[in-house]
Amino acid sequence: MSDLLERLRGRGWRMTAQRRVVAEVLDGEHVHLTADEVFTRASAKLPEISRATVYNALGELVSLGEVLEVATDDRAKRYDPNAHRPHHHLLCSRCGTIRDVHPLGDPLADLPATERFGFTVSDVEVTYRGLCPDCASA
Amino acid sequence: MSDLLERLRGRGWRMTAQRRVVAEVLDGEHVHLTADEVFTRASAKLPEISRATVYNALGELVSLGEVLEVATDDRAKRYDPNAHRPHHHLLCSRCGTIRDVHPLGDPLADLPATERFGFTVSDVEVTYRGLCPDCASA
DNA sequence: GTATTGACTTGGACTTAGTCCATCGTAGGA
DNA sequence: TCCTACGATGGACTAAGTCCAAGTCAATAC
Repeated sequence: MSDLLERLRGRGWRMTAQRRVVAEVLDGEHVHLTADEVFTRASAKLPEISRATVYNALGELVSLGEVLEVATDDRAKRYDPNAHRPHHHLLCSRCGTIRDVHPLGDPLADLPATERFGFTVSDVEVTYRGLCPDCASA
Repeated sequence: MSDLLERLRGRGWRMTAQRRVVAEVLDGEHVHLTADEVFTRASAKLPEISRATVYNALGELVSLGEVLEVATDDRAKRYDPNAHRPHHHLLCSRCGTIRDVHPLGDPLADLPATERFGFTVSDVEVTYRGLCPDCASA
């Protein structure tokens, strides 16, 4: 049994069969799925599940901070289940593959007060872009 | 007359009335417009312009490297005309405002070879997230 | 164990952002 | 000025996501 399901139950998230399969799909994968891919995998485990329910569940997991929403250049957002460990992303500009990476240093510290324009800055998102080994050799 | 139009002409970009207004709209603005906003502003100058033409022109400006495409959490991509000076973005998570910022240091240097997984890394995109002064005080 | 109830799910219609394509128009070279 | 290949048009189409009214069910109370 996964940490994620435990945590969600502990936080009072009403557990249903649908929510369970969505959480399981994300928990089992270390890649970054689109909503549609989550739906496909969830359907395999629970054929009656509806697309709207998957979107609802993903939205809630994001609000709860258990899953991160990643906007790429593709049209579809991707969902990153690794929200509990801060990390950044390495994105292949050809095939769209995403990998988690852990750079040195804290980019938040690199933004001096004079460059904050009065914003209350709470978070940074860093995306490295390039070609993955497969696409670079092709 | 703008630098941008000169540069485009110099690069052999066939100039039409439509392409001119799209370039002018981007050149005149220091904010980051969506394709739809570009279309609205372009229509004000040239009412017959078509949506498809705006998308075509934006796509070409991006391929030419004259304009940057920025994926935010909103559904619509935004277009950043400030492509010639490297910079990052400061995004208000409530109202969606984007500002250009210039942090210290080079985030590319912060990604050690062991964290590159064989990728040929060519670019980094950094987005700071927080609340702008207006939204923070509201 | 059963009843209750408000939260969750459903699926289909709808919206938004963007793409495609056949046809027409025109910028720029000869 | 004429040609022609490249660009523009607009309407149909697709992809991704949202909304909603009606039905279902998990968790609490009894």
